[in-house]
Amino acid sequence: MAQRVTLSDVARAAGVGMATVSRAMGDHPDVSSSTRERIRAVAHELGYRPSVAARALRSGGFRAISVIVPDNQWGWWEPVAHACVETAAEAGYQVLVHPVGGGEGGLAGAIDGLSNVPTEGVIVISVPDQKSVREACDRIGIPGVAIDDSSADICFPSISADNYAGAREVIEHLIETGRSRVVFVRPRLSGGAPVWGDAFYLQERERAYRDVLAEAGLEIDESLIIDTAFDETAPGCPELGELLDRDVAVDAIFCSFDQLAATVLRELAARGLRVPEDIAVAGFDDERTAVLVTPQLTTARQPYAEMGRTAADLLLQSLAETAPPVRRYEFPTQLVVRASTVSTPRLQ
Amino acid sequence: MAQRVTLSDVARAAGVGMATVSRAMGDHPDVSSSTRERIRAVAHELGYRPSVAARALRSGGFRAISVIVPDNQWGWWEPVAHACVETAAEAGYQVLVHPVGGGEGGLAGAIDGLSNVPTEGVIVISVPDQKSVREACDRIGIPGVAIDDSSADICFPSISADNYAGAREVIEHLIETGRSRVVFVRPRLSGGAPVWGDAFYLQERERAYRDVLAEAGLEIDESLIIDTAFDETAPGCPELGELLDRDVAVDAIFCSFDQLAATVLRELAARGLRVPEDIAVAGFDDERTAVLVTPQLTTARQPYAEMGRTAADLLLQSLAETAPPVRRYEFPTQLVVRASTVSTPRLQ
DNA sequence: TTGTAGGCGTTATCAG
DNA sequence: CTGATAACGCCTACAA
Repeated sequence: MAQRVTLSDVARAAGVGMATVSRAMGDHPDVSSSTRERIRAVAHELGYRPSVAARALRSGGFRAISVIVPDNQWGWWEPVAHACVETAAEAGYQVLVHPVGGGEGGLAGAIDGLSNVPTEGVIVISVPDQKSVREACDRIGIPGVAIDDSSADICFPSISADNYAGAREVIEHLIETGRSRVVFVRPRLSGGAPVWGDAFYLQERERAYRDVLAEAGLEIDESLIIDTAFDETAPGCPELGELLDRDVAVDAIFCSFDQLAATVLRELAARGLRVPEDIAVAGFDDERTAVLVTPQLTTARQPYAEMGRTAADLLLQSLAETAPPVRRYEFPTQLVVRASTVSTPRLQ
Repeated sequence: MAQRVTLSDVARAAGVGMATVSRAMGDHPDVSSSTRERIRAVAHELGYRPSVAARALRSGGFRAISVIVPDNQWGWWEPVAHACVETAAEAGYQVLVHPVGGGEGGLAGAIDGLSNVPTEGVIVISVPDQKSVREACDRIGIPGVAIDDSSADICFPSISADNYAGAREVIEHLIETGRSRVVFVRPRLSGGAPVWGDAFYLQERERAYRDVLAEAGLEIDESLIIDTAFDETAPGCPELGELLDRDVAVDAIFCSFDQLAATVLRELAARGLRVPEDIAVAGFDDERTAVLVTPQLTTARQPYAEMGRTAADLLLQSLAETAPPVRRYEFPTQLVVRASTVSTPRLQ
């Protein structure tokens, strides 16, 4: 670019002082509308554009917050980010979204990188280890909020769905529609990521599974709890296959999250088992998978938009010097009944 | 927060001048390592953190670029954004991702909003109208690059897949595997969005359809070109249903993009038609839909990562004052053969 | 090797 | 209503 056009350039050209130009450009009351118009015309003519940096330096802040999203998973977080953007915009804040993969220092490394970014706070989504992220935030001195149901121990105000209640609803639905021998499918820890297997949401959903079955007077058969690779593109689910080979009485499958259902359904189809006539299948999240698979999936819908809105609200609150308490903020899910559990979906 | 700790605070506390502190914090050669260590210790002690704003003001730039992504569609653009992040990082740039919906001024409005954001350039993805976006970029004075195969007329260096060649490959594959009566499914323009129907990529894919059929000596039957609502959650595809009711000879369906295949496959399943035995189905994009539907979809894979990398490269080039020419940069797609067209997928 | 001083472009505070 | 002037926090000649 040529040369930056500054306030004083405009001032000189318009034959007024810098202060007047500044007032004219911002909508200050203390300028006569005639001079304001004249100055604006000159500014436009010269192609004047205010310097974000100078303004931020002077007024101490960029009015921007960051959202760090996992870039290794499908975009379930998009509605979350969208809600953050909306909410922040209402408060005059910009939102910067940073997709961060597993590599190079992970989340904590990414946060350290934020020290070079004009941002005043951060919302982290899906955190494997809140402690290190918390330390990174403290290091660069910005407040944080988490949208995260993976961490059992939390160091941030943490927003999540009510996994226990939501899973209860799904499993109760299975029982109510006459199922009694329910498989629970968990993701298998891949390689060196033991953290994942301890994910809080998995624990909660499993707890719901055990509780509901017990309350229904059903015995908990540990052989019905299986672990499978997390790869929605796989042609089938061998662990489920083995189970079905030796246990024909299975009449329902609860996948700990929707994405596991893709391979489960393929395995059932390959064996000529009809869903839901022979076996009902349900998931959790109401993620895109749920509507794309055949048949479409009964599941618990997470209120992503509301969760995003709350995250932004809490963070903005932190910036306004009233740090919200570090606790879990849980949101109820909604049971969505589709063709994978009942032949004629009845809505409730 | 209390009070900002500045360079001069550190200088005073360490009993040196500001310049020395500045040099010690950056890795300047002209400081004795002993003072450097001492100063760093003091700085750490005081919790000193450099001001992004002041630094940017002083050195004229934030070293950040923006990527504007559509937030009303599923995240097919994620690999694109990821590649942009990687590429930018290599050049020492941060990437800010801005999800933008259709509302409030649309893309052009979003770009205007960037004038308050510390960013030096912008990559726009999936642009309905390049002209207005171009004007917005000029207005706020930043260079842009588009990843976009919707606009027939371009005002940015525009990156896209080679839609014509890619679609040719898919349709040729259908012909080669013995199909001859091929339906072409297009999205119906919804409400007041005529721009969409003229999308360049649709024209190109349709042109390929017509050319390949003609070259194969097949007559083009206009009744085989149908428009359907674009809603992947719909239970079926009525337009296809009507066609099948009156034309039983159909033996293949080419969906102008993968997402249309979801309802198409449901329609076929509901009618008891087997895929691929009775009818083959193929799409375009190799988007997530392709692996989630049953059966999995033969399609043309767009090289999203490479496209993102190129976009970032071109933009960084613009920033380095060598504006790349405004033309279309096309990337070849790759035919991915799956179970929706051949019973035993043969890879090629 | 270290310190001093000036300026990056704004906005806010004063006088006029 | 308008104009001069002083910060905001950092970097970098230039001088010591």
